[in-house]
Amino acid sequence: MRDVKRPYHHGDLKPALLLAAGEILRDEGLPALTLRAVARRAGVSHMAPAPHFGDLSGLLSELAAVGYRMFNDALVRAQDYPGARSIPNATAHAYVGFARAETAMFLLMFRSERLDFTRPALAEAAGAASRSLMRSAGAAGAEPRPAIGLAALGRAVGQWSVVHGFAMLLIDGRLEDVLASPGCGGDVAGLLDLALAG
Amino acid sequence: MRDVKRPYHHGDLKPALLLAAGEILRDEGLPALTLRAVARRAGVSHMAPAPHFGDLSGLLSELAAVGYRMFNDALVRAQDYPGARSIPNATAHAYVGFARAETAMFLLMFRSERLDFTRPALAEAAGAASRSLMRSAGAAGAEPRPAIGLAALGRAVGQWSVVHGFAMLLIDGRLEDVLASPGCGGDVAGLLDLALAG
DNA sequence: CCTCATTCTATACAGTGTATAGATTTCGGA
DNA sequence: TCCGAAATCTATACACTGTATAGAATGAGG
Repeated sequence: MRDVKRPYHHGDLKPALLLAAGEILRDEGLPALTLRAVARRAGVSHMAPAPHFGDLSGLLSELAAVGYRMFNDALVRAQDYPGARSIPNATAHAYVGFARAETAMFLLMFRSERLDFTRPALAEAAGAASRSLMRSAGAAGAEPRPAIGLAALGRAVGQWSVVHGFAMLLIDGRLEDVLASPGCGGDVAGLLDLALAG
Repeated sequence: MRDVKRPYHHGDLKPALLLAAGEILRDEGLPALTLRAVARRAGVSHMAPAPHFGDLSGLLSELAAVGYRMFNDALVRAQDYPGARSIPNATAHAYVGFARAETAMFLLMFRSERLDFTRPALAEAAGAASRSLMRSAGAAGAEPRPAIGLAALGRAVGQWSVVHGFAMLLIDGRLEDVLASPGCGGDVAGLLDLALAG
């Protein structure tokens, strides 16, 4: 922990930058997540991230990979929870819960125009989350094996679609009128159950 | 059609700017839709849009309002089409069809961070589309009247969620693995039917 | 005809991503 | 141990963005 005079080389800059980026994302939102802001927060020059991440897409993609790992953890934790009513229902609530708790990260993961899914870290993390989702809907293999059955595949895509759409509409405030209606009383989880049942 | 020397005052600049913005959006995508690019395309100085739209949010919001009107037209046209199997199914296909045909506009309408839904034009156009969707799911009133019935409301939200999520996942290329699987054969409409049935 | 609000231009400024050159440090091989 | 090469970080520069401001040109009303 040298403090008095920081050395020319940071020594641990890559994780430090990811940490700073995560803080900015959480505190100030996705639009504030700029390369220069991250470098500023980490206390380095604004071109210091380049050797580690390349360009902005690189930094955002690696941060999104971190998010996908957290996301996947939340999904499998919900699926393994013994008291869950049903696997798909528990997964759905975990999905929407993550979107509500980590909104900015969720937006980075699913709405950022500048993610590079060819990056191995991001491709693998996003693939793992996708597989967890498919598994929750009963499409056991997750990988598009030759013989999954079209019905199971449709069920999986339908499950993913309804949960993803619900999360997006919720984040964008487009369900506020519905949530404010009497009989609903702002109960997001209840509305999600209704939507899943419908 | 004066051509030789354009007058100092354009005379019809506001619709001309909206037209130019729509062309840029369609040809170059949402990230290219900047205030300066629109002004350039319309052949005016980059501050000329200010008196008509205020700032960037104003221009984007009014263009999004145009998009929501087109979107609503497509929805009601699908609902009124006599040969439709079922109203919700027809609406769903129109929804996804619009997202595929007008992808950039769809992203502006549902994914832009800089829309101002307090603008009357945008609020009204988006509200009309929302009402059409609710109507298609059988929640007749559309407005959150006191007594719609929670089941119908859940059905409407579920329908909207699944279709919106499907469109978003499709646009983001996250269904490509599934679409490439044998038995699916890249048939988007078929996959949507499967997802709706699931 | 005069005044005044509106429309449009010109300029300026802070912010962004990124390319490039150069300084500093680390590291591997002789 | 020492030296050259590679990696890391800084400094500078450039094009681009949105937006604030001042001023010129035009149109409308009295």
